[in-house]
Amino acid sequence: MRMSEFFLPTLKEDPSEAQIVSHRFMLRAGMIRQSSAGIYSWLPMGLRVLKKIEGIVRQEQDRAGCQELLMPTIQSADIWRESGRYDDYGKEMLRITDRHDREMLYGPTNEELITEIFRESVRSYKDLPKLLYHIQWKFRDEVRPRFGVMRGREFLMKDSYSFDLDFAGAKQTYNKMFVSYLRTFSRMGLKAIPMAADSGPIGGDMSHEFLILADTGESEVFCHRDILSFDVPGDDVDYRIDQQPVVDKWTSLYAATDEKHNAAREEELGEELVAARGIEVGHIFYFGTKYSKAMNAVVASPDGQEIPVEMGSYGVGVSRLVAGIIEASHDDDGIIWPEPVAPFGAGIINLRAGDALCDTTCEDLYSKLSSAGLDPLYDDRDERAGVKFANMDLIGLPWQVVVGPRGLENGMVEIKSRATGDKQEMTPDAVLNKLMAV
RNA sequence: CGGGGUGUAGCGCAGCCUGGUAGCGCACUUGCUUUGGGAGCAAGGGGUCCCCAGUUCGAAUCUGGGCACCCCGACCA
Repeated sequence: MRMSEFFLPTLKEDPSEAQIVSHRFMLRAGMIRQSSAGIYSWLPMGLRVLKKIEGIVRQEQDRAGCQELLMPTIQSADIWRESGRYDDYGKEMLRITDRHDREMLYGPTNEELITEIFRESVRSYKDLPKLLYHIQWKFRDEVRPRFGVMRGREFLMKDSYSFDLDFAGAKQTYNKMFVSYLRTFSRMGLKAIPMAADSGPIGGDMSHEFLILADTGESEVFCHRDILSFDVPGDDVDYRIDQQPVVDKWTSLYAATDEKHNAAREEELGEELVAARGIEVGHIFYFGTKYSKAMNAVVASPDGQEIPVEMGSYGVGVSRLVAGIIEASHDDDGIIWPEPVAPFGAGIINLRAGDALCDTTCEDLYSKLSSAGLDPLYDDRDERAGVKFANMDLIGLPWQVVVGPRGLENGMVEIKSRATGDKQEMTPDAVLNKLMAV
């Protein structure tokens, strides 16, 4: 992409409404614009990151044997009456009436809908287990939306739903999702810590929150130091094998949010205790037969009895992760994207647009990096050097290739790592080799 | 939902107390000069001063009522 053609409205000054760093940078880097309280448009730069995150989540769901489908944003109130949640959910649920005076709602979650889909189609234990997910926009009419997309009313969420015949199967599915979450967040360059959680309005008794560590996180977390260096299962993870040992390991040491922490246990840990700040980006629940009983989602067991299925649900805040990653990875100058979620693989800065040698060198780098699939962003604008440096630092691409007349006198360009700030002079060919190896 | 605050050019703000028809910085346009970390000079363009009533010869400014947004708290992915 050429920056001269890209729709990238960056801001030099901080918008007054943005309080936290991710919100400020998302506005300044031209990623989002607020539409109304807690509701945002995603501009091209922001959408690229959102799609990258979505892609990683999708890959790890698929790898764990979860199948993607897509449920609507608007649901009928009827199924929520069946589960009993229509009255329980309160004003957070956006209720809508259609032209025939039918009661509808903009879904805050999808347990009812997926249960309805399941019960219409599945009759036998032979069809279990099943693990389904979708990535869809949700709406919760928060009393007080804030912090940009971190705490918006409309948000993109991946939610999975599992159906098993018995508790043993449900537990194994839960473990599978637990491990896939460890992998998902780790692939985004995040340290995620699973913590025992309350099951909230969904109900149930087996539940973990996944919090990523960020200095500016919303809540305080306490954990044993060693959790931070635990290994995350690699690409060779085999989900056909019960992941219980991995779950056992990750839940063996103390970890708790400020709401649930236990001062006595922390005292015992002494030097081993880490107090940090975290942002919740995932939540997994086992809730058994709560919905299957209420909504009559039953299968025939091997002995011919109809039994309600064991269910769980597993959420990842996809749009929230965009902000969460920025909270975890930035400096005073702007965002520092981890490579797997970066909107572009590298930036090319032409310090003297219009200079023949600068132009041809940049064009050559641009076309070669493009065909290598690195998806570069080429700043070909007729702007001053300082503007280009500042903009590139703000939008946080992992690599910056700086091409200027001074270096080219010796046939050299400069490559800078956004994360470390390290700069190296090398030939354009050496830059290509280096970036293609990344 | 309790408490507080703010709505004036794309962004950040001043003007309001003490009424006289709107200004500053950045951004934008044009020209010249500049050119390796958010340039300089000059000339321009852009505003229903959130909305509706009221007071007044006259309202961004005063009064009343709405709406929107933000912050603290309670609540939450």
